[in-house]
Amino acid sequence: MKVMEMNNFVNTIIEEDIKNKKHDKAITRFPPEPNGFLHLGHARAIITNYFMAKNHGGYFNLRFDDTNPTREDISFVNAIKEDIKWLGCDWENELYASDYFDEMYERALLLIARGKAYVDDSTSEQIKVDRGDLTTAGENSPYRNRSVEENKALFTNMKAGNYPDGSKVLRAKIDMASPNMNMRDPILYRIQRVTHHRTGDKWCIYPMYDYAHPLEDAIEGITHSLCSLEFEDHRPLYDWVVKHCEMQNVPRQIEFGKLYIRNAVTGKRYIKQLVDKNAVIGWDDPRLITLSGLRRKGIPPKAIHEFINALGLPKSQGETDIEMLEQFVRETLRFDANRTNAVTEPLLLEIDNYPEDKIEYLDVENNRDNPDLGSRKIPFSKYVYIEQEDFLEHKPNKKWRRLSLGVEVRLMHAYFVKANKVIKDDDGNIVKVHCTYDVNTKSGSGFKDRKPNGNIHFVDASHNKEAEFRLFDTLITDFENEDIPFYEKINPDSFIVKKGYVEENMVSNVGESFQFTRNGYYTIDPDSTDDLLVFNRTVSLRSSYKVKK
RNA sequence: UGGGCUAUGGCCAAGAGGUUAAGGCACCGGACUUUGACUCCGGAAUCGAUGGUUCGAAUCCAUCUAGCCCAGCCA
Repeated sequence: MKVMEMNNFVNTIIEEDIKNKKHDKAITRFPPEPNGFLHLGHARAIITNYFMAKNHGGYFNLRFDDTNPTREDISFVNAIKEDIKWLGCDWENELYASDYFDEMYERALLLIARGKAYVDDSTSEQIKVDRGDLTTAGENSPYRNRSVEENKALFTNMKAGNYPDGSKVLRAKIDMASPNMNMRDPILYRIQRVTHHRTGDKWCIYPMYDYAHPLEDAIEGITHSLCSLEFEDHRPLYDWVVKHCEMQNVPRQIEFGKLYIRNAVTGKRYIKQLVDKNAVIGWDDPRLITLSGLRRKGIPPKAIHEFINALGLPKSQGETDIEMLEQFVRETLRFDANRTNAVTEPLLLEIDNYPEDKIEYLDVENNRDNPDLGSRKIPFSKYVYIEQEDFLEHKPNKKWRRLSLGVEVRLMHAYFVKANKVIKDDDGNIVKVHCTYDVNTKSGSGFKDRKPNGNIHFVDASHNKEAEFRLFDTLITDFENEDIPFYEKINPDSFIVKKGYVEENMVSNVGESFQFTRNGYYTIDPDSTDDLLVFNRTVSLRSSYKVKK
């Protein structure tokens, strides 16, 4: 990925730290828990961490925060790696919190030796009661004053598997009266007999996030540990752990606002519910803002970078409209994607004065804004398809720039055609339009004698490929109604399928993006077969066309 | 009601005492156009509120209001 300047408060902090010789470079990390797929919100963290390090002479680690084996899985590890690679943010080291379990254990012993941690036999219920609440100070556990020797013996036995799950915990000895709940003797280790996806059954005690995370950062020499706003209250504990575990490196935790998208399901656990309840077709459903969903929908990673950069890195917490991303998608694809014709709701045009057997192959540039993409030939004959919405029997007003009876338009790259007669079925639906064409108006001929009433596109009726078009919209529209679980409130219009035609030269190159002329950007879905190409609409073209009634 | 954080146009967001308060998205006009696309031109905020400090404040101080986060042996 190209280096992207990022001007934000984190950048300022890093530059000051370097100027003051506190560090000579920035080392950052992205620490996902492998319990789900990454989404657009994570993209901010990944891209920010990546460039903060890269722009300041350092590097960026990918570290899986796998301290809770009850809900983590290797399959998520692989998906996460694939998504980060796709984003183009290469990591220096692939690391795991579980790599440090031995050192974490040793540091816990040190804490005990210093009288800074103790083993508590209280039940979880009792611990909860003793912790007090937001306005009431907590009370010390009866086990708080055990001797160093006793704590050491107990903790060693915890590790050895001599106690049942949940029967004991190791706690930091800080301050049960602290107004910061996180400082009220937080739990450091719990007993859980769960097979870990990397360490197997080696451990039956696992460290808690608040204890593990600062140690992971310190061990790796992370200089700036970026996380989201809800961890601000944890920073005193983070610093406490680094200090009392006597770590050499002292990382600095900096918090920034999470990225929320308006009307989108954000948050791994909510997305996971949609997947688990089969409310969507998978983690890569194009209606989701998971990175794999966005990829399947055809969003280019470059657009995500531009989007994240344009958003900036705030300390406040807002909700962003997805339209902003879509604009960057259009900007990116405008130059990168080939343009081609597709008809999603076909209407047959018969050109009465065009010879029955004749076929012409017309020259068409693949992208008028990017000549490097070359050109191609498209077929044209007596029968062509146009979009139903490009024809109205009677021209409704002078703004109408499409086809109507008695009106002449240009079939782009071909000829002017004038509509003369409509054929309807028994229900009154228009099934065919008879036209005549003017041979003198061929595209590229320089014909200027009259102006057409607009330009519309077409696909030849006998030389084409059948295609399915999938159009997406907001997955859930009524977030308000809380009576129904959100995964049962799927917008029925969020996934619309249409059948039509694309140019005959289309091949099933999954993931390739196209602009369908006068329609939008589409990409080829993995569901495509040789017989039926499946296209996902990435984003529509902007349109200033307003239906006036 | 304890603690932490935030508050700039419809949305996101620059700005850190001193010209008419950047920019992006959206929106509204208009020009251009073999994509009603693209491009181009034009259009909106006195900065949560109040009171102070100052020659001068969105930027400093005070008070108030609103919103978000924290009482998992989750991360």
